[in-house]
Amino acid sequence: MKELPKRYDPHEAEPRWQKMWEDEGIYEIVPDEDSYTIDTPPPTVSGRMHIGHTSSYAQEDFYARFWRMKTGNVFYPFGTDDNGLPTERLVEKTKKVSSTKMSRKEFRELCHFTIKELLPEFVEDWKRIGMSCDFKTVYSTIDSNSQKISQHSFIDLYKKGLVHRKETPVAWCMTCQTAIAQAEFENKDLTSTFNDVIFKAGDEELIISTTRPEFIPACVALAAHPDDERYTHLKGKRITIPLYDYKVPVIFDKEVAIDKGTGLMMICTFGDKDDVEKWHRYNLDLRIIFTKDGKLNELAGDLEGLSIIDARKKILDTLKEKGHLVKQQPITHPVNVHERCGTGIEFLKSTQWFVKVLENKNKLLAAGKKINWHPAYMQVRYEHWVENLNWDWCISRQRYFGVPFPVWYDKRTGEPVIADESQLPVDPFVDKPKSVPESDWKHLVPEEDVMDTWATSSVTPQIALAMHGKQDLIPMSLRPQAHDIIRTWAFYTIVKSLFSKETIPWKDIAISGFVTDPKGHKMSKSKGNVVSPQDVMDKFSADSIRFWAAGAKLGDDIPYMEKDLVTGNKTLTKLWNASKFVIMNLDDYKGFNAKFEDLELMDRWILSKFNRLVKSSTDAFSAYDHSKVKFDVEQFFWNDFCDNYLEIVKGRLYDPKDTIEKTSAQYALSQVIEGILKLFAPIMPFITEEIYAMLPFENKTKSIHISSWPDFRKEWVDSEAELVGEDIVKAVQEVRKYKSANQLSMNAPVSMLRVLSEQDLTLAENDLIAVTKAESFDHELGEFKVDIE
RNA sequence: GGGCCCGUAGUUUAGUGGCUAUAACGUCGCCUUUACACGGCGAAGGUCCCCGGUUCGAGUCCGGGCGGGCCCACCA
Repeated sequence: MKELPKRYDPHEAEPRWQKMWEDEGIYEIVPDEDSYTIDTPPPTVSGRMHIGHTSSYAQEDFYARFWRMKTGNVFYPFGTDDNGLPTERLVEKTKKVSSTKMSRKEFRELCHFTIKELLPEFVEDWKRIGMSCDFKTVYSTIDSNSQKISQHSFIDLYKKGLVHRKETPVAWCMTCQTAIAQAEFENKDLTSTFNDVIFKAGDEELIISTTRPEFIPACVALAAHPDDERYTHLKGKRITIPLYDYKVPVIFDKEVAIDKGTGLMMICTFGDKDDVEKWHRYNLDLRIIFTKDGKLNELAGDLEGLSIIDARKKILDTLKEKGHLVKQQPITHPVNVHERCGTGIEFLKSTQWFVKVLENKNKLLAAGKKINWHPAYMQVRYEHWVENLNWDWCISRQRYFGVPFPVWYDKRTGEPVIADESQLPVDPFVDKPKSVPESDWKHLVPEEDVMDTWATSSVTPQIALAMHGKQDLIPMSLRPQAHDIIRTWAFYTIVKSLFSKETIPWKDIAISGFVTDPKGHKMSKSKGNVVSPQDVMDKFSADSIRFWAAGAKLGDDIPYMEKDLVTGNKTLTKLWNASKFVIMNLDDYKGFNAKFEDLELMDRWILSKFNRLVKSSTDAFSAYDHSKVKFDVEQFFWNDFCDNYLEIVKGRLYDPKDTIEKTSAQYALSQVIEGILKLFAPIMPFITEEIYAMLPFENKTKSIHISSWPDFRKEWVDSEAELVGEDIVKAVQEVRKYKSANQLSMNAPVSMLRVLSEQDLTLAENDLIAVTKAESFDHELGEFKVDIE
């Protein structure tokens, strides 16, 4: 008999197969109209793969592999998102430089250099978990192709009047010193102090509670609720601002909460979003007290040049000194901070580029309905985000490492000059617009801002397809992503696709959940409950981590528990051993030429059950329900196939002669083992590949992953075999129970076995006798019952 | 405050109106049986969060609670 390795070593096998797939180009295709196309999320080089990545990328890879086997035509690109602030921050940190202290050119070059340096090792993690992307054609969101497409998209929207430049109050990060978009806000509970400050209306003293006393010089009005009788008499009066001694009006607005603080509030330009709205609505004065680096300016008087924090301390001291501060009490309140750096968001008036999303909410909502969301309820999140948008999408950033706007300004008029589409990509610092004659170049100044990173990652379908010149294949088939970036990546991609191509970007969107710790808490460095996927793969294997990831449904969070990885490893071992057993027993198998009906009953039983598994697994994968596939295939493999079928046919297989009964079993074994490997292949691509390579069959493909997915076979539907087979298995279980209760080994003979059954068990009586070691067997028709002696 | 999701053995979970409610891990007992002791067989373990309703029939559908998670809003 054939000797096979006793153990499977994933640490040896996995890199070997990964290399083979890449060397042989197993996953390389040029996409066409029939391709299943995937808009792969490009990870950000600014960090290593974390365990949340592992599960969600594993899950999307299940679908890539399933559809590849089903259709033979899957376009699964890979890219990295190297654009924008995350990379800038990484470079500043690792290279110990400051973007503001070097030239734009130098800093941009250092960013490019750093990415090149990090990329190869970074991508290794994605290869290691068995992503079946084409790693030979890889994009970066900052490469020249991406810049070209991103700029092209900008020009397209500009020409359609969907992007415009406007001076307006905009959310601003003092640390990153750039405008930011609504989607980049994050909530944080911060401790602060409520300060009761005296304002004066003539001789009357009014108390205002504020957490932001440094905004006093920016106060342009006081506001109260129109029904608040404490303040209605102030109508038409002008209030004196303490320390600064200028006067502001009182406005009455229903949005003011009567019970908050003293019911009287400052309107400042601009303390928050509400201030911006009220400033517009009541046409108030503008008193901007910040410069763009977060220092106070001359309007703040004594506070000029101080940071916000220092200014707050100083003004509180002065207020106290002059008797204007009557009370202080600590509070905790939610504050909007910039998600990239955690700095509190301020509002500044500045000129920025905006994409007009607000006036297109209805179209965006309609587009969301045309996409199939998995799970379906995730669509609601998208809808709520769109419905509640308050601002147009600000796409300009006062940063360095991003895709430049293809824009210059004419110094004489201030009007923008847009690049010609044929000259993209352009860097306005280096290039000149085609439309302007050389003699007028001296009048041009380049746009200094760069685009927001999302302005480019929102065209990943175009970027990925453009690598093959197939941009017309939008909508793509699938967008896989996590739920935290529905409001950014999913939303912005829909915006871009709808605005420039009048279509949805993809037909299906699969939203993965997060990985939590065993108690269901989010993993975070500060909690110290982070698990590194690299360590997990060292200890277990890529296949076992994928097997674990397959257990979570789309959209569901999944707790990381090491015991699940142990289970995964056990499944690998079981698959290895069962396959080894089957392959050994196929040693003398020369094929089976008879019809399905001529097979032994138990062989038809396992094939019929397998056939149903094929159907349910195909349906489940098609419906984006990978966890059902995992559950069902695992059950079938371990329970039906290993514990029952293999035990039952051992008697026939051990016959040294080539009997027809043995050949029948060998036929079933060969069909089922290959089928199980194929059904498991999307989830555990390495071990299934390893075993597939050992199968003693002809007509195998070079890789199981480009073999065909099993077909449902009508001729294998055999309800009689299934009914009889189930009773045979039940009878076997009764005998096992008897032996267990009597402390007998499973090999121990029983002298008498009598089974009552509605089915004709004589059809498989030899198998039943062999597996139970019954010395005599009796079968009668009747309600199921087993007697053993 | 608004919205979405989820409450099933000790734990993680299957279950989209119909047998005695899944399975894995854990616990306990047994079995060294020529694929596998990283195994096999078996046992114990459940008020399917609570209350009401619809139905011949509800873990499943509807209403109302309670509890947990997430998203959004709340920033004076």
